[in-house]
Amino acid sequence: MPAKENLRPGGRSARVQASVHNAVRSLLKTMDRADVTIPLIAAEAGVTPSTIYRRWGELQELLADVAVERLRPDMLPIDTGSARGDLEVWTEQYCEEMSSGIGRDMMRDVLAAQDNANACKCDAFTREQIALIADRAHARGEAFPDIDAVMDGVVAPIIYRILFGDQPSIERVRNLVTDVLAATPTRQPQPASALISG
Amino acid sequence: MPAKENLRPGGRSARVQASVHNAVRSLLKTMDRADVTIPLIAAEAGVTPSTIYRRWGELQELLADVAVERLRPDMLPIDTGSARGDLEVWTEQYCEEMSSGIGRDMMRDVLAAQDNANACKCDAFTREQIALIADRAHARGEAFPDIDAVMDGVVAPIIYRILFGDQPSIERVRNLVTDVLAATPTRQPQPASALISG
DNA sequence: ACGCTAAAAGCAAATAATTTGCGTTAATGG
DNA sequence: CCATTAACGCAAATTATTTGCTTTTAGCGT
Repeated sequence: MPAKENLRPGGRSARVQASVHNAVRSLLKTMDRADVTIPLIAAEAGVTPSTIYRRWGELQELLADVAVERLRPDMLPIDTGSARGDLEVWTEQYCEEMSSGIGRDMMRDVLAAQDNANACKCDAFTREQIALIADRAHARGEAFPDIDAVMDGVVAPIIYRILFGDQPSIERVRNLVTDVLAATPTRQPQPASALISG
Repeated sequence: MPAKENLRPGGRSARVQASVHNAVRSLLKTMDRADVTIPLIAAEAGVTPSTIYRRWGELQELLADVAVERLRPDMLPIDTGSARGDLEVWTEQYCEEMSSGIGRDMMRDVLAAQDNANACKCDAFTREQIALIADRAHARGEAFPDIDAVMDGVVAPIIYRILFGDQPSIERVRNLVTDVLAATPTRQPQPASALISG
């Protein structure tokens, strides 16, 4: 039932895995995901279906496996010169990617799988990107919230809305960033006076 | 492909639906969800498999349909006498339910379905419960955050962690509640005059 | 480099799930 | 109460999945 990188990452196995992944990506471009079946993928990949069944168990696991690769960030967060700018730009891009049809589908695939290792990987990817922004901020001497604070304050609300309702507006996303940054510099309870003038 | 309450809610249809739902719940108690199949459910429910295929399309949709019913709140939020107490108690209970094995499975089922109507329903359930707490708070003259603020600040972080990593600790959950309540007074929703003129 | 061992792939037969056409039952509306 | 037709049941046809066995080949020791 497990997914992939367990044993024998050598030549043929790797080739088969790559071929199957490519087949999935290729098929998902052309057709509705409801019509993608394992025999179809096997034919496209030039392998026998039982290979896929034995390696991934179910279509869901294979889709999750492919999806997590596509969700892996392929570039560094853009450096805008300030922590606020970096986080704003990154957040907007992240939100756009995740709320697009493709992003939603991939997230569904990752969450639908029995094995939640892939979901954990996605979380790790996001944390890494934020950590990079945080490192840059600290190198500049700027304050920056804990990764967890950004996850709770920015990432979680965005993902929740995408999964359970509709797409978060760009305004709301900006507010999330503003709020989490506002809570940063003094990491202590805010005095009432500051709250009232807010 | 849609799920259920579309047409003909009359006698037999309702009976079949109830029977199938019961069969699913019953089977999920005894066996691993990976082993639950539509023919099995059909046998347990005393209906023919094609009925299930035509009505729900895939196992995933049926499971989502059953799951959303089980996620429907079955009681009012406990009244502790204060807004903070109400929200704390409700949040802890919610978190416990959702991070339990059953809660996770049901959430997965709801999110895995193609049709996201069920996911929206879950969101609506949660909002209703929070709205009840908010109403009580306002009736007592207490301030209470916007529903959206609670969703973003409390519910979303809990759900995100459950879905993408491990279970949030009770301490973190308490902090989430504390933070969202601390941020409240700025957005005081209703002056007393508004209530009177209603 | 060469051979050994076993993991991973292929093949094909057996089993199980899904789809589909058609006749039957029974809700709904007049 | 009758007409209409959505929803169900049944069974045959199709398609997907599992499984036993054989073949290929990666990983490892010599």
